[in-house]
Amino acid sequence: MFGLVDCNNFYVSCERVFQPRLEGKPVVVLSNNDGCIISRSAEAKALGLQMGDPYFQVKPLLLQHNVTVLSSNYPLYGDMSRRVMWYLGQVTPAVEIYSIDEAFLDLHGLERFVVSRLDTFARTVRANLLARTGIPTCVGIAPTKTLAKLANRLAKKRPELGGVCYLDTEEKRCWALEQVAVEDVWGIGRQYAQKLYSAGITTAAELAGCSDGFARKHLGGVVGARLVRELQGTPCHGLAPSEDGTLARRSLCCSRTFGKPLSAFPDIMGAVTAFASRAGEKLRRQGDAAHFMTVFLSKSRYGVEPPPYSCSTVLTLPVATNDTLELVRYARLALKRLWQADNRYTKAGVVLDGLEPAGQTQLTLFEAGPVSEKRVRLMAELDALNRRYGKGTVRLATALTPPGQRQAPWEGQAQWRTPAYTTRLEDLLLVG
DNA sequence: TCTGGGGTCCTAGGACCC
DNA sequence: TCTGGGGTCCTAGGACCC
Repeated sequence: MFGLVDCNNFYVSCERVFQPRLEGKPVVVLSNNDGCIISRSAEAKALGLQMGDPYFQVKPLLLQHNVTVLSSNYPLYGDMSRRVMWYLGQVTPAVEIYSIDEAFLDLHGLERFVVSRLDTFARTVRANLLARTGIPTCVGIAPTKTLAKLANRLAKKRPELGGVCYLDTEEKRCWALEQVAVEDVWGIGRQYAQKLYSAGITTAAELAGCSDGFARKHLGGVVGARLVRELQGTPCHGLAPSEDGTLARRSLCCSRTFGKPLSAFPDIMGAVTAFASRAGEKLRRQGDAAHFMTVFLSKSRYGVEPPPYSCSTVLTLPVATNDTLELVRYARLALKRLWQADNRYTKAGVVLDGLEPAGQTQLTLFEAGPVSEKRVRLMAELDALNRRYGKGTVRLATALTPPGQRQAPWEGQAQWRTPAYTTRLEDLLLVG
């Protein structure tokens, strides 16, 4: 059996832990740059606000209903997430951190050890998570990951289930499949849903009845075939346990939409420098080095200009590295290739892939090390300082805020940012 | 005026090899 | 007119996820 624990309206829930007066009220959290809605309280959902709604479009509705609007506060969410995942790691043998607010649990064989049934166990886990972290959750339990996702969805939608849905029999599996629309199945997005509707398939139950051939032909080959088998109750995906409670990634990306469109080369250079540095930090934190780097620039998709909206260039690094100075050097090289005058760029990013454990590269005889021992120590010092005194305390001069300005030209707005209650000493909540 | 920032996996097709 | 049959590696792009 697999369990799926999903935090309810995670970002809003994190904010409510530190502002209990928001409990029971409509609240939304906005994406970077205060662009779109990315988390909604139940009350906000009831007003018809959708995930991804642009703020400027729904502003009148938000004002009309006195909705609390917050900018996103990732240091807070990341820290709350770690607390949730840590607890799950304590009570189950294996946890796969699937996203910032979701985890799969391996419950195989657990029935023999927990005194009670798995759903009773799940209720205890929910209650303890709420007591320890303040975060409400729902749990789905089923023989496959896809069915656990589906069960979780029902646990969220049906209050009478008390936040836990356990599909332990054939009857329950069939019942659950009947309840869910095909577009709400994990792995069915907009394109596939449209195809399925035109083929007359509208529920998860009907999808589970599809032939292997149909799934292969219309739902992305082997991916679709596995999806259907999982709905039928045959596991096709195992658990990828997150050993040290962190997510080891195969690629990583640091990108941002600018606060306003930018054309000047130095402005964009400042952004790309900052992103490459940040990508280096992420890379070193997971102990990896990168073989390939992609740098991209994007223009607005919403204006009058025709596509392409984005251009990118890939560099193969001669030797895998995680050294910020090296990464920045290559990123600038790539940017020089890409940048063209008279464009209004709205976004840029640095992607690293071909990741391998750092220090694994064997240097051949006579080949000078690309990064000396000294540089490795320098990076370690840099990371230590930034950990201790706050992100961005020590950085490259090109990524600095221009003198006399509050922020770099590429940085955006975060008008309603709450304090980093749990990760900045100055922001600690004072009680009394 | 204002529209997020991350990720994953898979397939198709081209270049090249024997 | 007819025009091997495999492989491998790489990249671009599509589809999906939260």
